[in-house]
Amino acid sequence: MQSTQNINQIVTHAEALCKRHGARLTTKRKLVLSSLIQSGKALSAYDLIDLCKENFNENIPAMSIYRILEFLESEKLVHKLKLANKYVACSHITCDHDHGVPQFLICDTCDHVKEISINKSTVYQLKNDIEQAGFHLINSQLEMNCICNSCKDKSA
Amino acid sequence: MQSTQNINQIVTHAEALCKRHGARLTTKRKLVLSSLIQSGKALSAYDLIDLCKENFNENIPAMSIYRILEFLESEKLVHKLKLANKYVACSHITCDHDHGVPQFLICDTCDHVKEISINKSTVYQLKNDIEQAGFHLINSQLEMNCICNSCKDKSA
DNA sequence: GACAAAGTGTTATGTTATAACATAACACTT
DNA sequence: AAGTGTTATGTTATAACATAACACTTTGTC
Repeated sequence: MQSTQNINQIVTHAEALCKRHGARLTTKRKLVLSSLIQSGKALSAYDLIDLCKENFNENIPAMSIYRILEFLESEKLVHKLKLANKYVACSHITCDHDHGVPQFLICDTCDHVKEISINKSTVYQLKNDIEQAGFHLINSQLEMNCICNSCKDKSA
Repeated sequence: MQSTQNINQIVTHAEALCKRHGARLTTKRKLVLSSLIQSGKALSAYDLIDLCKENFNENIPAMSIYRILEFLESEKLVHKLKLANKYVACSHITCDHDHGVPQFLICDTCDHVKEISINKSTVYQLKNDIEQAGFHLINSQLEMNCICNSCKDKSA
């Protein structure tokens, strides 16, 4: 969860990043991005429809949500988690430097997502094993099903 | 691709494995497993409906396919690839020893799947990083989007 | 045969995602 | 201000993946 003020700051920053590429962070796109940041977790496209309605009283059709998510992904503001069929705000929007390929830990219980960086040597080793098997890694974004400490404690 | 003879051998072996657990590899279950083995790649539940119709002229409804896949998974004869929403026959059905958690390389182009084993130390290191982030790995089955050499050569 | 358990059939519905086509909003030129 | 091209959004339909709920059938056991 983020304070409204923090969210606005992040969104403003995101808008500036878009402008650099000649891309526009329109009102609807901002609503989707804000909702995603505010939730602090991974949401499905349909969760976002509901949330935009709830937070801003805006009815955004599924098709638009998907297009907006696609845009936000292309601007690296959002990541798609294929394992969960959900979307999550990039946790580094306000850092100005370029980031490596992200790795995600997804809590199966509460959908919270942690974006981590894995040791480069580990990734290198992984790639090596894969080459030996006659394949090439297209996308070294790894997604892993986990349980977070907080959910683990609750269930104990 | 496998020869019919090989497939029959594997299926017979699978049947014996099931019997050990008091589980039954019924006719329909055999058809699904055979189709999956024969294809040599990852197939969706709906692909399997079509294939069972084509190969055996059997109409198996979607619901049954899902139940059968669930059964085959529980018997470790089939793995579910969450990244692709597809299913693949275990490549070690005829080995009698227990296998570690499998890792999968999925060719994005042709859906061929290679089941590999990753260095234990790499997995250990990965788990370590994850613990430090306050998460616990539930399932260390990693799935990675790749392109296989054969498809890579074709596109070059 | 009677019974319980396991397996399968059937129908309906839920969830995620994309295709295809129409319209609106904006930016740029003349 | 009018015209034009481009990008964004709206709308409808449908594809693709998955599960719920309930009925019926088969199989193994007594």
